[in-house]
Amino acid sequence: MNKTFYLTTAIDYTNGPPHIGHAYEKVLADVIARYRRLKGEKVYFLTGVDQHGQKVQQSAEKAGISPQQFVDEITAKFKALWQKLEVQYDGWAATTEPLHKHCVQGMLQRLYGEGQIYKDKQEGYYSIRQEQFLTDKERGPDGEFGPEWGQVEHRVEENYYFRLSQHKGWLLDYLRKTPNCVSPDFRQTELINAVEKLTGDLCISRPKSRLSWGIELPFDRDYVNYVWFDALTNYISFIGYDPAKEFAGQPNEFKEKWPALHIIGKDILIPAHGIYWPIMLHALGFPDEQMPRFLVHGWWNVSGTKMSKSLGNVIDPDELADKYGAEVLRYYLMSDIATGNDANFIKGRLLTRWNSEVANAIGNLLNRSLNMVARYQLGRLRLPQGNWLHNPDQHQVESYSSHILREVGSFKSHMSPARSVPISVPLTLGAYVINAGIANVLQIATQGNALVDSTLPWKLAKDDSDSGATKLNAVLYALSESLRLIGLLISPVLPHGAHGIFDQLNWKMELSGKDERFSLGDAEWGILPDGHLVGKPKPLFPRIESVAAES
RNA sequence: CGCGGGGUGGAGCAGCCUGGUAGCUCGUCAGGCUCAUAACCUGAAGGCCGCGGGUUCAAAUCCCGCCCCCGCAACCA
Repeated sequence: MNKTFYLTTAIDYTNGPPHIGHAYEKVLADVIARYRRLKGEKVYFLTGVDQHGQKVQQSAEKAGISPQQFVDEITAKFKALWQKLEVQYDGWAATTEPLHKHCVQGMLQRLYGEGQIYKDKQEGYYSIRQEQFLTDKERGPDGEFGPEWGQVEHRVEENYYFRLSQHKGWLLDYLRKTPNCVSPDFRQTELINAVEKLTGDLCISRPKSRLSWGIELPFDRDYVNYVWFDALTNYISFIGYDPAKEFAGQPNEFKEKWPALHIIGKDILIPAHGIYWPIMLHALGFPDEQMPRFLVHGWWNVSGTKMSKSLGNVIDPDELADKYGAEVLRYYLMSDIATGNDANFIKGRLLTRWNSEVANAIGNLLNRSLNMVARYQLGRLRLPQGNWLHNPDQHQVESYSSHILREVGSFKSHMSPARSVPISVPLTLGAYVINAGIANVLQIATQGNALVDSTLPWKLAKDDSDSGATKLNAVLYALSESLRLIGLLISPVLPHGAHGIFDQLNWKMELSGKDERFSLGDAEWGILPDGHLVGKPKPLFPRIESVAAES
């Protein structure tokens, strides 16, 4: 069976419009997905929305519309943004889909039948405002529940519970023997610490009197499922998981994709993805080597503090994309953060990085190079004769092309799982340091620009001798090849821009606009043929001259 | 003794796991070039890599201690 690289993002809660954090995660996943496609792998990228729950129900009531109508409207905003940001997903997981509901119910029914889910009575203090039972942890220093909980009443309620604690030992063993399960490493440490402290089972239901906007428990119609079995299950329900069958008997559609690489934010690793999800899968009979992996990303802060609605410092990606362009935003989100760490969102840097790196370094190199090819060689490239650029005595200590190819190699190692992974680990997971990969691409542009300065093509063009022409050919060819490689390597981040570079190079025009145009197999030196006619230069990445470059 | 992250030239960050010339983008200063998107190239200034110990021939990197900042309730990735 031809294995597919399967990756997912968290599904976003449709209680409000998307912000920069949502956008970051989706673009990150999209860039990884595009890179894998570039490598020629089959890829299945699933993203979507989490549409059920208390808050949606309340917001819909407040708006005076049905929950379905409410989530449909918010969902449309998410989809429109992903389209705008060129997030190219293969599957869309919306949790109100019948297919998903059936899968969730099938899982619940099965686990209930196997005794993994049981009914129990809960008695205690309950916050009406927060819709949850309170424990002694929530009590203030005075022993009372603070005003943030609103009205608190004593209540007795029956609910269904999933036997989480029964699998604690297994999860600990599994995590300890499987390093690289969670990236970055310190997140795995954090997860193991959390599992060690795990106590109690997981409440998975709400009586319908409290919450109606959810998936009914198949074995008790008076209850709906509460969040976990609904939201997490999307990762398998939307790729064809059949809860009635054992793992080994799953349909091919499912088996060719699973296990997944889950790309999630640092806030939802513990407990949801790191604890509940593996235990759910384990309880369903998923073998250890079929457990998913996690790439945990950090958060964008705003001027050093957490972004929050209450502080009113939420960054709107839709607005930024409209104002500066989708690829400007993509470039910033990928280049100004180290995967796994937090970063500061600074609008001025978004503009500065784009201008200096994309417009000045890459765009200008394209423009000046093609202009020289047009001016000095009527737009036609000549395969270099001799080895002028490769001759250490005449020019550089090492040949230009090997410098460039070294950057290409470095790029690949940054974009792919790079760190040493034990053989026992079935699915390799690396660092995905996109920012470092981008820096490699930029290095190619920098070296191209430096080559122009050190070889002075405008002087070579005035040199009538054979050696002058030979040198000029070599330089212009080297620049064109550099640009072809830049276009290729930057295509996961700037798909549209990459097409622009190829278009101007007049390269693979029959594939213009199509993904197949880019293949990592072409990341070699000397692919452009002798006599190749390049296109006319036209500024491709204009600088953003903005007076509004503040904040 | 709660868990975890961070403290690197003016700003924002890499590097740390796998010790060995302190790197990137911006900013500043001085040159150069004119093919180019007032873009490009070269050079310079500016760092006790939070503090104190230790290991080592060698520590930003490993170990110990300390100080400071930020997350771990909610909106929320």
